[in-house]
Amino acid sequence: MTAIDRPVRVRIAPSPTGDPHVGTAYIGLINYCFAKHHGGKFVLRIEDTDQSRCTPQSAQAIYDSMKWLGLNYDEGPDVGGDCGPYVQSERVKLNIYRRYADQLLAQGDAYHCFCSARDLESMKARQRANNEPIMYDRRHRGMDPAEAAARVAAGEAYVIRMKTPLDGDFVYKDRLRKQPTVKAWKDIDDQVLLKSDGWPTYHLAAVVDDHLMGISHVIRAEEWLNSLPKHIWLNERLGFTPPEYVHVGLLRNADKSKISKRKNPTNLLWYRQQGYLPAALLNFLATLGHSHPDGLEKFSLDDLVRVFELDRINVTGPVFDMAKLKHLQGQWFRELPKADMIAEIHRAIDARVDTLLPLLQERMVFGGDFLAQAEPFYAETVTHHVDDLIPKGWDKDQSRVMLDDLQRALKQYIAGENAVWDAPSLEAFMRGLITDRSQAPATGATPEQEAAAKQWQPKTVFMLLRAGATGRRESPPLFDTLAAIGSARVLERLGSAQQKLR
RNA sequence: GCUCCCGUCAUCUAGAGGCCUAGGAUACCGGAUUUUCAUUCCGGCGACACGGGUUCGAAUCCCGUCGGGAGUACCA
Repeated sequence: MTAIDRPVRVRIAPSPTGDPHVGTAYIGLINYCFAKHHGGKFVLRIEDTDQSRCTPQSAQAIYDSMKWLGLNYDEGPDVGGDCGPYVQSERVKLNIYRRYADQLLAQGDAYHCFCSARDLESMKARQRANNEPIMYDRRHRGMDPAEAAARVAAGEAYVIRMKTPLDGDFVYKDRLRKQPTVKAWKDIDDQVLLKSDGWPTYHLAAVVDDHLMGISHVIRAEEWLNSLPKHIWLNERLGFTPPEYVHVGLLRNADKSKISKRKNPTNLLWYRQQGYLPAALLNFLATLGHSHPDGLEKFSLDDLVRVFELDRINVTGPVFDMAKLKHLQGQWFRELPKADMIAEIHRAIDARVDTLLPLLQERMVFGGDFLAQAEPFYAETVTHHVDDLIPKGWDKDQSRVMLDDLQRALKQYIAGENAVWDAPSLEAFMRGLITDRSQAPATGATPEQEAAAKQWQPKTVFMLLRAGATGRRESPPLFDTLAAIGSARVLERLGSAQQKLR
């Protein structure tokens, strides 16, 4: 069932949609280590068979981030190799997949399906209503091939589906799992192999390419486990020796759901831009799935390669814990050779200069002023001085009440439909708020209400906002400043300013 | 709904029937060092999901329950 004596060749096959993903790095790391440990090859293949979602820029970002991490692939789109092209859209043009679809058709292992999107939609709706499994009902499976050919010839739109067995069980032992995976064939969908645009789906393309590229082991995320029967079956019907398939756990959010950008930074470019060191990120990712046999927590990529064992990989999806990443990052950073550390510092400053210099330059006298003046814009926290937070003639309580009110108002603003956190919008909002708050009720206002309304003077409110958001009395124009600091941080700082007045 | 996978401290994990009174790391809490902070060092808190088996003996094997996750696309 598995190919044991083949040279080790593994791959990662990301889809170039959106930003390069930390999950790709995770799976890439495991594949890289496995390949290198066994003296094999690590291949990068781009799976861009979804013409509507894939972009060349995204593919480029994948190459860049893999290289940044040092997960250097031996073969790939931009480095070449004997099994190219390594981009599936280019292989589509070579008619590679069509050929195999035709073979399956000729063998009676695939068939034409003429269902429209609407047909499938109503079918699903019915199944849902009846609490039935949601899958293609195989309505065209029994169609006479001659009739199908005629409809195709007449120009009717079609897809090609796989004709999987209807009875018996599929059994496969994943080396990382205790029990073999058993699935009844009747529960397995007649998956589309060739779409109506003539392009292959993942299932066909991946199986064909893994074979053509001599892939010995497919180490991939758990989300693929459900389609494993289809992939093994395709290999067999196509006459291939299947690679060994191994499924590893999915990276998780703190709530255990599959990692997502709403709940975690998933963009590799972000880590790079934040100053995370490849060694630290890789080290962290490694501890998530593969423990070091000597109990080490900090180790390099080369060390990992040396001790890597596929059977040590964990199948339970690990929670992505930023705190631990940060700890490792600190360890690696502090050990940097001086020159490298300086380079990192320069990089961090340069990144600020571009965005902040326009704001600060008017107030600068020396180059060094930049450092001090830029500080409130990126500091984790600022220290407030009580005096700065109490306008002349006010008392602590009055200040605190207003800070509270300002936070509330801003929170509400952010939650608004079309809220934009930029200088003009903020200014408009704040001026509106002041106008509004400075009106005491027209009739029957209590003296307290009148006094409170009187406090809403632009000059005073703006100063309080400035001091609250920056911890200082001087800053670039207030609304530019607030915009540059960002909503979350502004709110957080106003909160701590308020605390200071207790 | 249906199918499949998984289940050791809050989190990442060690653990392959007796070395387990369950070890390490992060986080958290304390202490020492440091003018402060950070680093470093020391200490503390803290888990085998539950119930049945199998066995002289179970975190480790089996079954059930519960819990979590994934898949269910002409996306990958």
